[in-house]
Amino acid sequence: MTETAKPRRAQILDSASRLFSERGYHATSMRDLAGDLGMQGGSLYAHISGKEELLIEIVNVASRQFDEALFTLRDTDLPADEKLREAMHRHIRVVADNMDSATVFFHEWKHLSPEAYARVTGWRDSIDAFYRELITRGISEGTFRADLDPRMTAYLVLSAVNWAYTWYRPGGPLTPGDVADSFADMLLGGLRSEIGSTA
Amino acid sequence: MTETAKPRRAQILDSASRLFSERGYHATSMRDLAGDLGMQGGSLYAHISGKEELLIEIVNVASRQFDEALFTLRDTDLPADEKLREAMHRHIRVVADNMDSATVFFHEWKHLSPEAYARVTGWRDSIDAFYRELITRGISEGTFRADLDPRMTAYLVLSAVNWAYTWYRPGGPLTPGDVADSFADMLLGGLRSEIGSTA
DNA sequence: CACGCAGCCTAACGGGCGTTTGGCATCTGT
DNA sequence: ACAGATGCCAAACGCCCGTTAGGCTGCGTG
Repeated sequence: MTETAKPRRAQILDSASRLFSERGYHATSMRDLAGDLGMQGGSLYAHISGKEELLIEIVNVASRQFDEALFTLRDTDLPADEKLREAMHRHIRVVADNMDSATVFFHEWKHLSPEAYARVTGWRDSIDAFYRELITRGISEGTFRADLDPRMTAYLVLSAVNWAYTWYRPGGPLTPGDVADSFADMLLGGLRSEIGSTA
Repeated sequence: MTETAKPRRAQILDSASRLFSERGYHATSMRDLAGDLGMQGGSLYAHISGKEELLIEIVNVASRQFDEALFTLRDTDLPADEKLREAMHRHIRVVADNMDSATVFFHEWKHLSPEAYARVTGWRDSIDAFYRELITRGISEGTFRADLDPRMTAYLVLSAVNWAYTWYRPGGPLTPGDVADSFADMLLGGLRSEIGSTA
């Protein structure tokens, strides 16, 4: 009963993340998963209690990664634009460093049992609130335009950093930092050239 | 064998769109779908040939909507910033007017058979190319900043308009046009106030 | 050497899946 | 009134699902 973290369990979670992200949770059978690890379906149950435990754990780990990345930024004293840039850096890094579990997180959370489901929606809300507060503070600081709607602005920023899970490929020419800087530059400075600035 | 479009078939596709978007394709059984329409599982097969036909048709209809909305814009003579705004208007309207099938489109296309899968990735590429070309032209026109990377800019715009399927709620206070204008304003003009403009 | 215990196997369980079949009503046109 | 098509039901098909049970193997420790 000594539940010291065992490597085999971690292997199972890694395979599950990959398969769930590629095929989806319901389209991946326990036998598929076992086969990916070179074992028989039933053998998995020596290490885990069931299929949903895998999904819950993958989603929880992803949630925790986002939490740790963003909420240590909350009470730092950076100007709002720099803080936003840093938040995007961290956010995209979490996505990029955990492509599989991030994909599972974004796609499969609807299939969780009610308690785990509620935890995820709560997390989602708190991330929304983090960005909204950052933007609201930036407006009152005068760093951001006064006519911004914090909610819409937060949606725009979240779109940029979250959608990356659909197209980013680790090992390609772009580092997560490149992506974050590029997005932050465009968002903060706008797409238009200096000529003809009025909307 | 006269395959005039019958209303019952459309009802089945509507129900399937809703259920697939809420629960996912693999988590929705044919008996679930039939129950939603007040019939027995086997009765569906008088109207359709199988489950995958439903998915293919939902995805095809969604693809066609995006195609028609965007490619009629291709050869118009608007300045790049206005064209981008109009494209975002149309793109978000398609998402907002077809929340269910758009959700299925974004989530379940991986589960298609190889031919349908290839068609979707082809569509994806052509939408990417549409936005990249729009931006490239805007740069050479001088409307957009010269230091933009068209690929990254296209990703940013696509993030904004596509991610809307996760949070937009038809019938709420925001019309699709409100969302598109808000996003276009922020993207084109940037988030920063006039004070302190250099990055 | 004997022991115990991981770690995996094979086999099976009940149940739900997508799909097929055959039959029974109800309506339409002649 | 009759023929045929239409739309649905009830039942069954073979298959695969998640999960459980019991037994075999091989290693580390006394």
